[in-house]
Amino acid sequence: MSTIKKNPRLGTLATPARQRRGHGRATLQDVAEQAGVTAITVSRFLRAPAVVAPETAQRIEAALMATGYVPNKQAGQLASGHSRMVAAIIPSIANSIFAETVQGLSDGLQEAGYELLLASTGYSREREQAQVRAVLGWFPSALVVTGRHHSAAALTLLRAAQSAQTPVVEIWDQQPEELSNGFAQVGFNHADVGAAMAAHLLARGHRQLAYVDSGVGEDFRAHERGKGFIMAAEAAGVGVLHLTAQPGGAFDAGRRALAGLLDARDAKAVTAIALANDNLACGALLEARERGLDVPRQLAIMGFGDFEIGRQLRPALSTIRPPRYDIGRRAAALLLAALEHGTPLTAQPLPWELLSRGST
Amino acid sequence: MSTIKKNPRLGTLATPARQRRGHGRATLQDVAEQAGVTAITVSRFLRAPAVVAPETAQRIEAALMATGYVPNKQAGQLASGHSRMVAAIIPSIANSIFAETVQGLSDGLQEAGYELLLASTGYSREREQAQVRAVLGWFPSALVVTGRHHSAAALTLLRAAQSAQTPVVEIWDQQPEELSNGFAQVGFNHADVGAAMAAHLLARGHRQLAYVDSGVGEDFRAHERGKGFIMAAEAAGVGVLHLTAQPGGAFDAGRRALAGLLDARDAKAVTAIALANDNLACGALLEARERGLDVPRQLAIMGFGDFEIGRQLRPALSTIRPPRYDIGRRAAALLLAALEHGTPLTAQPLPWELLSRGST
DNA sequence: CGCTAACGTGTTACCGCTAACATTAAAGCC
DNA sequence: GGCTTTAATGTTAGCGGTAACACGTTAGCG
Repeated sequence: MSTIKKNPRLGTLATPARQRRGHGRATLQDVAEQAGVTAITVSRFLRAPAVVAPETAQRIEAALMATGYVPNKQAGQLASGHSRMVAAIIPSIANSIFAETVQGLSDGLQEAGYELLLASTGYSREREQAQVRAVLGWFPSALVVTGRHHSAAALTLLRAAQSAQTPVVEIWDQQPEELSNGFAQVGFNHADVGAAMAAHLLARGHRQLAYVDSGVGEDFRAHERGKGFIMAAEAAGVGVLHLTAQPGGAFDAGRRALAGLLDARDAKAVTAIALANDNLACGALLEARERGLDVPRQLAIMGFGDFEIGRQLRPALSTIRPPRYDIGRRAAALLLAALEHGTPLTAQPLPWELLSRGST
Repeated sequence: MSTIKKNPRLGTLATPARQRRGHGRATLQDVAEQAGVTAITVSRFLRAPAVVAPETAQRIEAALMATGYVPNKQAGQLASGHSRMVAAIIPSIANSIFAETVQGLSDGLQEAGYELLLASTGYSREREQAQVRAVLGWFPSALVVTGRHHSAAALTLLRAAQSAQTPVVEIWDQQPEELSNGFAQVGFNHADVGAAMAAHLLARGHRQLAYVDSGVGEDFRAHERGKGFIMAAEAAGVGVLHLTAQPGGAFDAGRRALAGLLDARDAKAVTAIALANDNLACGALLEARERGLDVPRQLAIMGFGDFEIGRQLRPALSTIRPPRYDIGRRAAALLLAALEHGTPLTAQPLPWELLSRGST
C-alpha cells in the first residue's frame, strides 16, 4: 500500500483523474527539462542572462531554440504583477492626428520594452467608459486617455487605477490645476489655440468671422477651440457665425459647410472662416476655388492640424501645427520615468505653432 | 497545541512568512466574501448569469458594484486557455488604407466580445518577426498578418501557432493555393489590379506608360501591382518606365516623381502614369496642374486606394477602390467562425473596383 | 415514499510563471 | 582549518482565475 505522494508533475503511472491540457506550446518547464535545470533557472536566464553560469546559459539557449519557446505573458504578469504594457485610449485610430501620437507613444514605449494596447472610442463617452473597463482587465502598467472629459464611471475607474499605482495621463489637453481631473496632462490648451486663430484673422483686418465645428461625436477639443475663437473675437467686438458641419467625409463636409455659408443670406459679409480641422478646411478651400472665390482676398480660410494636404493645395492652407508626435513621445517618457524611477507625474505643456500660409 | 491548518486565506492571526501582495484591486475572492458565496459562484455569474439563483445573483451584483471589481483577464485566460483576443499585425497604423481595415476587424471582433491587439511593422520584415513573437506571448485566440511575405523565422512561428490551434489569416493578398503559405487569405490579387490599371490606360490609347512605386520599405503589394502593370503593358507591346519615389511625405514624393519624370529626356513621350497610391497620385496631379499640364489630355494620372482627397481634386483622380473595410470585416468573420464553430478557414477573394474619373 | 434527476453551489487542482526564501558548493579570509 | 561570503541553483507558495468533479437540496415520478 504505497501512499501516492502528491506529486502531480511526476504522475506518470496513474492517469490523472482530472484532464486539463495546455495548448501544445512549449512551457518553461519543457525548456528546463531539456536543459537539465529547473524552471526558475530558465526564467532567470530570460530576464537576466548574466546571473546564470555561462555553461548553463549555453544549455538553456540550446533548449530554447530546440523547443521554440515563447514566454506566456499572461502567466508572467500574473506572477510578477508587472505587465510591461501601456494602454492608450484614443477617439479614432483612423484620424491621422492621433495616428502620429500613437506612433510617438509606440516608439517611446518600444525602446523601453513596453507594449502598447490600443483602444478607440469613436468620440463617444460611453464607448470610452467601456474601453477603460476593458483595458483595465489587462492590468496595464499605465493608462493613457485622450482629453479630460470622461463619464463619471470612467473617471471613477481611472482614479481607482491611479490610486492602485497605475499612472494615468491625459493627452491632447492642458488645463490649470483646478480644472483638471488630477491626472497629469500632456498637451496644450485648445481655447488658447482658438483665440490665436481669431487673433490671426483679426490682425489681417477681418471683421466678420465664421467657425465650423466638425460634426463628429463629442470632439470636446474642437469645441473648446471654437469657444476660444468666439470669445477672443467677441472681446474685440467682432461677431462669429458658428456652424456645425454635416457628418460624412471631412472634405465633403467642409465643402458643404462653405456652400451653406455662402448661400445663407446672413453670411454674405463673412470674410474669414476657421474650421475644426484641416480636412474640413481643405474641403472649404477647394469649394471656394471652384466657385471662383479669391482666397484669401475674398475669403480667408484657416484649419487646424497641419495635415500634409493643406500644404499641397494652392493657396496653401494656414493652420495650427499641434505637437502631434511629441504628445505621444512625451507621454511615453513621462510614464516610463514614473514606472521605472518613481518620478512623480507632472503636467507637460507642449507648444503649438500657427502657420500662416497663402489661405489667410 | 492546535495545529495551524494550511489555510493561507484565513491566516489572520499569524503574519504569513512570505510577503506578496496584490495591486490593491478587488479580486473575485473579495466580491465573493462580500456576497457570502465562494469565488466560483461569482465567476459563474459573470460568465453565465442565468446559472446562479436569482437571489444570489442580486447579492453578487451588489457586491460587484460595491467593490468596483474588474476581472483580471490574465488570470482568466491562464486558467481557461482562451484569451478572446485577436492580434493583428499591419505595416502601418497611420496609413489610412489599413486604418479602415483595422476598423473593420475591430468592429467585427467587438460584436463577438473579442478584443484587438494591434502591432505595426513599418513595412519591415524584421520588425514583423519581432512583432509576431511579441504578440504570440499574449496567446491570442487568432492572428492576422498582412500579406504573404514573411521572414523564415516569422513563418515558422506562424505555422507553429496554426498547428497549435491558433488560426492565422493573411489579409490584403490572394494567391493560388500553391503560392500561398497555407494560411487563409482575405484580399485580392495585386498583380491583377496592376494589369487592370494598365489595361485601362491602354484602352484610352496611351502607348507610353510610367509606373511609380512608393519608396516605403518593403511594400510588396505595391511592387506586385507594378509587376502586373508592366507585364500587361509589355504583353500589349507597350513599354513602361518604372520609377521609385523618393521617401518623404507622400504628396511631395508624388510631386517630385512627376517633376523628375518630366525633366528626364527619355520620358518626354510618357502620356500616362500610374502611382502606387492615391497620395502619390494626388501629389503628381497637383504638380501637373501647377505646371500647366492638361490632365488627362496631355497626361493621364491614376492612383490606388480611393482616398477621399482624390475624389475632391479636379480633375478627380481615377483609382482602384480596394475593399479596405471589408477585408477587416471578413477576416473577423472568418476567424470568429473558426473559433466559435470550428468552421475551416477558407480563402476569401474580395472584389475591387476600378474607378474611372477625370484624371484618365 | 423511495429513487432519480435537475439545480445550485462548493472543493480541489491546476494554468505557466515568478517572488521570496533555502540550500549547496566553491572561494576568500585571518 | 574553521568561518563567512559569494555564486549558482533549487524549493515552495502563491498571482487570480476556471475546469472538472463532488455534494447537498429540492423537485418530479410511478
